[in-house]
Amino acid sequence: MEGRGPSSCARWRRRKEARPAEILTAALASFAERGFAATRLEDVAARAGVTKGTLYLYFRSKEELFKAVVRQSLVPSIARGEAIVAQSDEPSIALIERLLLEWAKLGTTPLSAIPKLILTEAGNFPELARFYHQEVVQRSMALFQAVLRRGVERGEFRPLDGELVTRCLVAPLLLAMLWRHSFEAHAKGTLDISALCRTHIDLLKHGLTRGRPKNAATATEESEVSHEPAR
Amino acid sequence: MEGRGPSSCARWRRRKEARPAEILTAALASFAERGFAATRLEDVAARAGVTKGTLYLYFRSKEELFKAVVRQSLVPSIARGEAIVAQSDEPSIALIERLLLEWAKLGTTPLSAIPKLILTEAGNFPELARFYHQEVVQRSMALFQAVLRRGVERGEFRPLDGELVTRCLVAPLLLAMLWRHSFEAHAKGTLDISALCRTHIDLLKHGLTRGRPKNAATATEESEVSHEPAR
Amino acid sequence: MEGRGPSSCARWRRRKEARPAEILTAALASFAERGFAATRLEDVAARAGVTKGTLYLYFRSKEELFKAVVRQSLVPSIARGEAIVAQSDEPSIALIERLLLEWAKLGTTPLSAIPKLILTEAGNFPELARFYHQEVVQRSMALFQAVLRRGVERGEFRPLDGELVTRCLVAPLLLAMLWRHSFEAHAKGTLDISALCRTHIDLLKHGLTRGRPKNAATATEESEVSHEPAR
Amino acid sequence: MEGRGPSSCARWRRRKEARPAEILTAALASFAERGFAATRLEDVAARAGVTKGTLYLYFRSKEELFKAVVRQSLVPSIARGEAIVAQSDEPSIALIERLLLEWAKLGTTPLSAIPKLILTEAGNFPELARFYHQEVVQRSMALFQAVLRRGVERGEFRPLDGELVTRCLVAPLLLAMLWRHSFEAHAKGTLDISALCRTHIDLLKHGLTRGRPKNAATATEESEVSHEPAR
DNA sequence: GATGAATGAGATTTCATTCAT
DNA sequence: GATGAATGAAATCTCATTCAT
Repeated sequence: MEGRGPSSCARWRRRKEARPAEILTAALASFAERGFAATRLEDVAARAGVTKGTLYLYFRSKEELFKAVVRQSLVPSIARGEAIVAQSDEPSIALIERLLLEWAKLGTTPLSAIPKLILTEAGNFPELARFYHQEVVQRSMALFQAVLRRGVERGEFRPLDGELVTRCLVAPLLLAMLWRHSFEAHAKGTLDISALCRTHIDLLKHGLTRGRPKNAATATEESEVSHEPAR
Repeated sequence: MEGRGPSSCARWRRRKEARPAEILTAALASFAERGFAATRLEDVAARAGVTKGTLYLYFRSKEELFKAVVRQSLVPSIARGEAIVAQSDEPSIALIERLLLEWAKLGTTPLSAIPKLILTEAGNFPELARFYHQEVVQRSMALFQAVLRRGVERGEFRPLDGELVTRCLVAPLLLAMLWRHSFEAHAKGTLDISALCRTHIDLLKHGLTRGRPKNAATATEESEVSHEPAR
Repeated sequence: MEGRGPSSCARWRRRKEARPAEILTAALASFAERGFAATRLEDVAARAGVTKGTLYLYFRSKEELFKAVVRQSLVPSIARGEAIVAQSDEPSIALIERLLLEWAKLGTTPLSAIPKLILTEAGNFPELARFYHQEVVQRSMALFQAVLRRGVERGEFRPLDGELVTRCLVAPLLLAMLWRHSFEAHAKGTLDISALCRTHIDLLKHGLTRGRPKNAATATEESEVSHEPAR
Repeated sequence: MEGRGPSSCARWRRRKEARPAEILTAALASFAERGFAATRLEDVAARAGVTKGTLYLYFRSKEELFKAVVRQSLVPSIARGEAIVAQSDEPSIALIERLLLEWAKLGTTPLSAIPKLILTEAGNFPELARFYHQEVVQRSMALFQAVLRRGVERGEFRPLDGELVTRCLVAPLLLAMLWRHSFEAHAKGTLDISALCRTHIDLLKHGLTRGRPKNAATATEESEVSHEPAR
């Protein structure tokens, strides 16, 4: 039923293999803009340059399409984060900084739309919510908690509640992603996620680091952030 | 809202006057659960103890109902925050703490669903998004920025970028609200918003406050947070 | 949620109660004409004097509608047949005659379309086929077999294979029903089911062959059938 | 069907010539199972071991395929029946018996599905119904009527209404075919069409009732049927 | 004021049909 | 001759909205 004929002519094949990804990209964009229910498959199809019917060659239903969009989205990023942590030997605050900056890069890609999507549809897709909670939320939280624990053990950080501090760690970036896909259109400028990230890290440094006895002398080497325009 | 009809026996009139609020409450709950598009007016009606037709006596359309839900929701809270700031004479960090704690209280009320709603539907209701951005987002950000500026001027805080720091200030609480209405069902325990709030403030204190020469003696009196289970 | 208001005004109520039956009648006619798959709900609706949407107030899906049509159709007739047999004390051949004639009456009602429907759709609705086989086919076959057995026991009939003879008993009438809803339109005249029934009974009584030495005396009293145009 | 292409190595050509028949076989099976509308060409194609597109090399449309299935199906059988009658010189009842038994053989072939199909789709394919009515139904009914007339003329049969009796003659077998393709799956055993056929013929010969004055002498030579286990 | 039966526009989904390869 | 990716018309089904009562 396959492979028999000359059906493997290069162009068609390439097309067929590219289609799912094209559709997923289009779907992510549409879902991000309007949410699951308000997205019409006709729009997704148009955006992907095909017709409605074609979608059903690759995905059994709107719901399946949605799940596919979410499933294959952020998991790889999490894995990359885990790899970074596993290899790193730098100071814990630097590691956190790297993780956040790495993550901030996603903030300008289409993937940044996923959190908003999940947030919205968790109620309508409990199964998907569970999947995402397990494979993305918990794993990424575990990642940060591991670093925090390491920092405490090494004496870099004060004793702290890993879970709550993790939430404080990720909140600004996460919120920035949500912002980009909701209010940014109505705000004046563009949110500079990277700047936000640096500001956040600066706040963290002076809060997290044991750095109690910062005497004036050593202070300068740490305040590298833009906060202090004039010094 | 209307004249002395012959049907105005007290109880009935009370009912009649309560209706809009009852409907708005039901609508908020439904919209929060499923989002705008996925919410069926039949469900809203059932939750409010009326029938679909009745909704149209009070709201011209589903869209109008949604807008009403959002409009009358958080604006009063903002005003209260502004009043607090206007009257306050306490240290800036304490003022921020009060604002956040005050806000945290909303986290357990139905109002906590609004941010998620707005976030989600901003794309479908640009007009509403603009309204909310102006009346809630900007005003509340201005509030925090004012306090920050005051803190800097008074020498309590280091120089800082008001907007970015504000985003860091509000992020954990905001995220907690979103969490409550999305993942909480799939997570093990319940997120203790008030504990989160205190953790966050503790982080802020040691990051924001000039507190450079915290000598060991004074340090202890400030770390009141639960982070340090055994001391 | 009900019974509270003045909703029980007579006209509406009557309408609401009549609707399901009206729809079922329309549906039976449509399904009989075109079969299940080829029937469009829009046609059923039009025939019932309502719109598509209304159908869904009473039946959850096309499939459910179909099942309802079949379920409430012939079971009562079977029960009536069973009652006739239970009460009867007449000669067995007369009883069979009564059953067949009674049944022949259905041949001119809309119910006569059911066998064709079931026959056709048994493959697509196994569950329904099972229901019908049990509640209609088996019960009616059991009915005839009981009469046959009685006839044999009383010495009225020759020994015979109940099941096979039953099939021969019911075949002409059943086929006539199928005919009415398939070829009658393309044939010249109309099939006179009642005449067919009488012919069939006559065959049962005497067989096809020139009633061997049935002596003239007894022969006359029995050959009441139209076969013999010239007498 | 076509010239000496360069591709005409024997096997391929045989394949090519076999295709239409293979497709018709597959189509008959599918149509019989699900009916015309519910049959998907994809299934027909799969069953025939080709792809959807290939069907269109041989048949212009689904409808044409359906018509082809029906047209080439039973007409030859009718012709064979006509030949049998033309040649026969046996007693009329024996001739009828032969015709029925001959026909009963079809009951176990795929052709047995045709009557069900035609029955179902007569409404949707009036033209086809007319064709079938003319070429199959009328011709086969004429066949039986001719034999009946012959029997009456020869004094073998009583006077009778040819059309109605013909319907009684064919009903059990026809119904058995319909049964096979509808309820057989849901019934316990398998219907023995040949046994049914013999029972039916026995009924025709003697009727149901205890052969009134068939005197013992002549009776024995006729009752050859299995009904009477012990005599 | 409240009801709830009815509507019909619009969405998802299916599948016969086409056509470049 | 055969393929199978793509199409798009048509069907089912949903639900915001209306309106007679």
